Amino acid sequence: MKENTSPIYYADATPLLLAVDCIIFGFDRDSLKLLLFQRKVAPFQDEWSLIGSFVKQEESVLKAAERVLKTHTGLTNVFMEELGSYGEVERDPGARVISIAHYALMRLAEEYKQIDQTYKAQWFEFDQLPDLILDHHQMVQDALEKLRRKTRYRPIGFELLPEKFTIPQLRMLYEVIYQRPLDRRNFRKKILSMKILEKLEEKDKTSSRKGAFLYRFNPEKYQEMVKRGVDFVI
Amino acid sequence: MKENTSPIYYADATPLLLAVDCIIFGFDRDSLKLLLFQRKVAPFQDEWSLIGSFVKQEESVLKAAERVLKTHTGLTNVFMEELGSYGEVERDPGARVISIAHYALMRLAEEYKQIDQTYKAQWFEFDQLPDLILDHHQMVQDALEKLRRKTRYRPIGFELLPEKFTIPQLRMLYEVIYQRPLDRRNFRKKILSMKILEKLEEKDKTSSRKGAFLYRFNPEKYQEMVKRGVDFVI
DNA sequence: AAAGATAAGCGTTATTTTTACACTTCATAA
DNA sequence: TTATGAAGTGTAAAAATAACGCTTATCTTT
Repeated sequence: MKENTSPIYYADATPLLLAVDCIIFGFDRDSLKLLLFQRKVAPFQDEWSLIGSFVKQEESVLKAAERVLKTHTGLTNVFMEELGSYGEVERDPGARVISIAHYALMRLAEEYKQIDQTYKAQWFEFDQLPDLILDHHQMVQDALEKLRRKTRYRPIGFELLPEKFTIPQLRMLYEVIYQRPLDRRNFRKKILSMKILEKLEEKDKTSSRKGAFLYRFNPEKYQEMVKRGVDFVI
Repeated sequence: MKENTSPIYYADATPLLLAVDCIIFGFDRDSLKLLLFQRKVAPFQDEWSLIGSFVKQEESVLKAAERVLKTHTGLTNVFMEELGSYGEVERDPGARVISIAHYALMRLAEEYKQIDQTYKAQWFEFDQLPDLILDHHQMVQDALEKLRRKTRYRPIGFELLPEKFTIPQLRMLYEVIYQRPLDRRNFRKKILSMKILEKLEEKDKTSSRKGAFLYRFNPEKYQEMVKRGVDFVI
């Protein structure tokens, strides 16, 4: 309707196909995982792939990515952020498609089975990834690099853990992401010194007789820290 | 031709207009500047705007951004990196256009006049920016934030300086970007301790009687530092 | 020709942050 | 009742950062 009443601008420009793809990270006790899908359409039907979709005329790019995530995992309110665009001319032999990749961080344990059963999807360990179509392997590598950088300077690691977690669990997460051991005692001191975690009364006893106290990330406290001019760094 | 012999995939997807926009930073002695253009086409003709263009069928997104930069500044080999996509449905009343913003860092002094005269372009101080069309002001703010973060952890500040520069000039650049004073002596020590600069015999005497030695950033030395596992941080 | 001015450059000390590592505690299993 | 093993606490050394005084080189002024 709008198109009929308004003058037509940009008439000389060529429209292109624009897609979004999602790199979905999960963390399960002691390993980082990636959610992959068996592609339903040609070309490359049935091969392993990131999940994606074309951006529709009447939805924003971000909304498109959120739609993809919701459709294939059933989840909303998942941390997601733009990774970047993949715009080489020949990247998709099916057609000229530009893809804007997004990466998402999921609390895995809770939703693990649900996703697995409903869709042709599977969680993969990072050292056992199958071949991926197009430039999806590059996207995954770039996302991993971004995750490593970003978790260091921003409090997004919590998005990969359940709401309540222990300090050792949090440390394990960072060890897996950074691929190197972190001193138990120094890690605890550092994270607690930021005063961005709430200590709960409950303990998690799944990994020791003694049990470890559960904590919760408190975004308000994080904001206060930022106001104080203190940087989040791990 | 390809389209004729291959099966047609993705037939149900709607093509969209995809553009690139460039946020062009420059640094001139003691101030950070932004290159803006008077828009040539409707809507918003003659208003101040970032420079951009539609991505063509047969060029990559990056190539499109480089083309824009070359066309309007005459320069190639300029540092440029993707900022992110701007994909709200109503962001451009002219049509549904998704823009992938890129930011570029230019050695200003050398090219200052040339650009100014050839195109309807003008360098603006950051505290004196005119109103900008569409979401371009947001793009500029986002680019500024990215520049602040990125210059801290990556050696890209040099892209804004002439090839040969003095330590005080480099410090001034960082002071302008961070908007806070840095201790002369500690700054010098820190940057020299990285051993990524080459000291030259020449002096620059434009800002003191004594004159300051000129240095040159050495990418090879920077790579060595990275290999040694040392982080670049200022 | 000497004195004054000023940014460039060098050095020292105090403070804070990071690293390394020893010891104690808690709750269960044997 | 005791042995076990991760959770949690403490402390000292080392490294990085911040604060700041002093000297040097060269031009301008007298």
